[in-house]
Amino acid sequence: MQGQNISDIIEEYLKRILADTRQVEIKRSEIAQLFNCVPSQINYVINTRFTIQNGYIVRSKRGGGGYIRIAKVNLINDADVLDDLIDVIGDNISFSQAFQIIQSLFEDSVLTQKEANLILVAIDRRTLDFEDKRVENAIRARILISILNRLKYDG
Amino acid sequence: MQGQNISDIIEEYLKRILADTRQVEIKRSEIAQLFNCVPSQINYVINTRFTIQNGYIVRSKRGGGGYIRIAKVNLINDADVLDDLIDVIGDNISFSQAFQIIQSLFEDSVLTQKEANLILVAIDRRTLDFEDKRVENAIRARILISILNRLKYDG
DNA sequence: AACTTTTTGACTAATATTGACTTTCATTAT
DNA sequence: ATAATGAAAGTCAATATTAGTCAAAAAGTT
Repeated sequence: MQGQNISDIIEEYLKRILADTRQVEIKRSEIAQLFNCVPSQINYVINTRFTIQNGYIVRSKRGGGGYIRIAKVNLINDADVLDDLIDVIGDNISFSQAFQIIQSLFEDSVLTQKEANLILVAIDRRTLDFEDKRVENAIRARILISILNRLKYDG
Repeated sequence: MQGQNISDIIEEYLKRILADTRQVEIKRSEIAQLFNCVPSQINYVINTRFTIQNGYIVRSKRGGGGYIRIAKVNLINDADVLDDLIDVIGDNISFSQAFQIIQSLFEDSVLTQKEANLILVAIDRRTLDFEDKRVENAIRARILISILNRLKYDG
C-alpha cells in the first residue's frame, strides 16, 4: 500500500503485532533504534495513530524499566467508550479525527463498510466546506454525535 | 484522445496505467517533472479528468511520503438515476423532501434500513439546526448530494 | 471579439522528522 | 532516610516534505 514514510511503517509494524495479541509493550528507544529514527518519533506515531479515536489506549512508564503499552479496546461491548468518544468530539472535530473514529467503528464491526463510507462522505471536508473552518468542524461534530447516539440504540 | 496539450498527455499516461491496474499511486512532483510542468497542473488534470462522473475516485496525503492515488471504480447501473436526483436537490432541500428521497432509495433496496436511518439522523432538523433555515437546507443538500454520489459506485 | 480551457506560480495547508530540553521513576551512594 | 545519579519516556517547537488552492496570464475556440 503506502508504506513510504517511517511513521506508516512503524504503525504497520505495531498493528501487525496487535492483530494477534490484544496488547503490545515496547521500549521506545528499542523501537526507535529498530527503525533508525529518533525516539520522539515513536510518540508521534502513537499520538497520530493510536489514539482513543483509533480504538487504542496507551499507557507508559518512565525511568528505569520504562515502557509504552498499547492496548486495543473494543467499542461494541464497551458502551462507555462510545460516550468517551462523544466527549472527545465535543463541539468540533476535524475530518481526520472523525475518520479515525469511523474507521474504529468499522474495525469493531459496529458499522459495515458501506455504512462507514456513507458517513465519511457526509462529513468530508468538501461536503462541509463553508465560509469558516470552525463552522465546518462544528457541523461535523453534530452529525457525528447524532450518529453515535443513534448507534447506541440499535448497535 | 487528441494529445495536443500537456493535460491531455498526462491524462492519457495515467489512464494507460489504469487500463491494467485498478489504481495508480503517484507523487505529484515526480509526475510534474516527468512532463515538465508545474505540480499544480497535476491537480488540474485530476480535477478535470478524473472526477467521479468519469468513474474515478482520488485520495491523497501531504507531508513526507505523500502521494496521490487514483482508483477506477465501476459505476452502478442506475448511476444516472442518482444524477437526476442530484439535479433535483440542487443547492437546498428541506428535511421532508430529503426524507422522501431516502425512503424511496430504501424501497428500491439501494439502502438498508440501518443505512437509511443513519443518513436520516445526519440530516435531521435537530442535527443541522442553525440560525438560518436556508443554511440548514443548503448543508442538507450538500450532504445528500455527497451521499448520492457515493452510491453511484460500490466498494 | 468573446468565451473557454490550459498553464503558471505564489501562497496555503497538512503531515512528517528531528533534536534540545523536561519530567518521571528506579537504583545507588551517603 | 535522603540525595545523587542515571535511565527511561514526554513535550514542544523548528524544520522539512509533501499536496492543495486560487487567480492571473496565456493559449485555444467559436
